[in-house]
Parts: sequence; structure tokens; C-alpha cells
Amino acid sequence: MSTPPAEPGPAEPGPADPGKGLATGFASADESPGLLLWQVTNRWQAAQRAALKPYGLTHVQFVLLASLAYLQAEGTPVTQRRLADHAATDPMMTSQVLRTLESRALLTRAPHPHDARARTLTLTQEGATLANTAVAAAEACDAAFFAPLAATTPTFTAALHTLRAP
Amino acid sequence: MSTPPAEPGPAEPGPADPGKGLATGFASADESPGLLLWQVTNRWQAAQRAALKPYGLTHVQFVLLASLAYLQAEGTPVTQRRLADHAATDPMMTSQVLRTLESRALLTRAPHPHDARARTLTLTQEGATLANTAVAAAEACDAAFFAPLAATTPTFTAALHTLRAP
DNA sequence: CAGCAATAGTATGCGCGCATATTAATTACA
DNA sequence: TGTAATTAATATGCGCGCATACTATTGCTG
Repeated sequence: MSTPPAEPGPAEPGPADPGKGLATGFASADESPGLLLWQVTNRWQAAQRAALKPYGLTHVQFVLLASLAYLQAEGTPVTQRRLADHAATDPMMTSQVLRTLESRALLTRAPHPHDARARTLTLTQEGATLANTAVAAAEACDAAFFAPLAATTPTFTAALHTLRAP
Repeated sequence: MSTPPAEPGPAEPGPADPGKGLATGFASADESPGLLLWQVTNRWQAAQRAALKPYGLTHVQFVLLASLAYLQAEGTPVTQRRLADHAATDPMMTSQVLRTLESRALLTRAPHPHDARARTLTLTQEGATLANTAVAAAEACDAAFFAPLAATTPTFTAALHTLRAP
């Protein structure tokens, strides 16, 4: 409601304007749920970035580390593919980020026992410790970020679930 | 509710596991609103990318183009700063993307009449036409993407508004 | 009007996010 | 059993998204 007239009208053509105005309802980031979604996620990523900075982890690095800790508890060897599926990350990016984490000695990428193509991911002691510590920071960051939603958080989460796999 | 036990328990330590499980409630992308938000936005961006591909525009390029069309209708000269503020885009990225759009002859970046630092952005005829066409495609894409929310869309949009500027 | 903080825009660099394509190994099937 | 289709991982490349730092200009203040 901050922009009263939905149609600007051809009153002011501007300096040597060859065309005219825009023939759309909005698309000005004030109403479109898509643009809002994009902006909010950028804000959330910035918050996560700040929260994880003390641990030297990016958002994706943290997600893969924590997801690996989660999957590792199931016993079966965790491949990059399974980790990428669980974390909903791109396999290509997953491969690259995992090699970064390996170079930091946060995990190992040993050959898979039954599949010569695949690799078995295992957190190192240091990686497991860091994952646990970072999880607390990330969850605290999340809680603060979504606090303004208050009681409507479950509704919002349900909507996101609906949009994740319609 | 897909993962019944909140605590995996120390029943299966796995093969030569030095540490133990993960000491968190979830963080497995099934419950966290942050991770859901991230995944849904990635899906939305992929949808926008596909919808805008026929027009040779990326998501950000489209947003800047459409936002410029919107601001241009107000008469006053549009600077990069004002466009970035309106579109909530990073000024650095805005500068680079605008130069890309200028190289495609979709807009001009003339010197500002009253400020030698700034530049006045103006859509070319081709840019204005493309903006109008692409807006229709992007809005159709948005409508399809958020269709599963049905009547709850306003509630979802309100939540995003709350999270954009708390 | 002299000095200085604020501002518009840009160079550089890193890390996603993903499209495309390739290699090597596994599985499916005739 | 031999060949084809599938799959795990990766090389390459482009476009954000943003942090940091820099130049040039404006405008504020005394």
C-alpha cells in the first residue's frame, strides 16, 4: 500500500523517452512472493555466514559436515552421492566442498569397500567436534532469525515443505 | 515425523568410530526452517532460470531490467544506487550486471546531469520491450511455483515480509 | 573557502550453484 | 557372457553474492 497508484499513467514521459512505462502489475519486490523469498534467503545466508565465521565454515561446508555426522550415525558407509541427496546439494559442488573439508582434515574420503567408483566419507575427530560446536551456533542463529514469526513458524515451515516437493 | 526417534542412541558406533553421534535435535534439512528456506529458494531460482532462458536473461538481469522499467516511469533519473536499493541487490553486483546489460544494448549508462560520480540508467527500446515480455514469463513462472500454497499464499507472503525487515 | 566525512561507482578475489561433458566402474539385459 | 545403459565422481566454465579496498566526487562544517 506504499505505492498508491497501480498505474503511473502517461503524464510524464521523462527526458526523451522513446517507449513508455512498464506493463505489469508489480514485479517491484514489494508484492512478488518469489522476489521476497530470494531477498529473505539472502538475508538468512548472511546471518548464517556471520554465525559460522568464527568456526571458519561457510554455510554449505557446515551443512555437509552436519549432514555427514547425521548420516554417519546410521552405520552404513556414506558416499558423496548419498550425502548430496540428503543435504539437497548439487553433486558437483558437493565434490568440491568435500575436498576442501578434506584438505582441512575435517573428514576423510577413503575408497568405498564395494564400489570402486565411490568414496566413503568419514568425519575426523576434529571434524566431529567442529560439527557439534557449529551446529549449536547455526541453530541459535536460526532461532534468532525466525523469532519474529513467533507462533506462525510452524505454518511458515509447512508452506516451505509444500514448496520443496510439490 | 518421518524420523521417529529424536535421539539415535549409542547402539551402533559404526566402523572404528572415534567420536560418537551428533549432539543435535535435527539439522538434517527435514525440520530446520533455514535449510528449507535455502532449498526452496534454490528450486525457485532454477524455475526462474528456466523461464527466462528463452529471453537470454538470468534472474538478476531480469530483476534489474524490470526494476529499472518501474523506476524509470517516475521521471527522475535513475542511478545505479537507487536501482540497487529498490531491487535489494548488492551495489557491486549491480554494477557488473548493468555493464553486461549495457553491452547487450538493453540499457544505457549516461553520465548523471547533476552528479559527476553517478550514472543515469535508461532502458533502450529493445530493453523496454524485453522487460515487458520477460515480466509476463516470470510472473507466470511465479504463479505456477506458488500455486501449491493456494489460499495460504498471503500468509506466506506476510511471513516473508516480516523476515525481510524485522 | 578549506578540510573532511559521506557517497557513487568500480577493481579484485573467493565460494557457491549449476550447466555441460568426461571417465571409470557397476548393473542390466539379451 | 558380452554389450549397453546406468551411476559415482570429477574437469571446465559462467554468473551470482558479497567482502574488502580504492578512486573520484559531493556536500557538510567550521
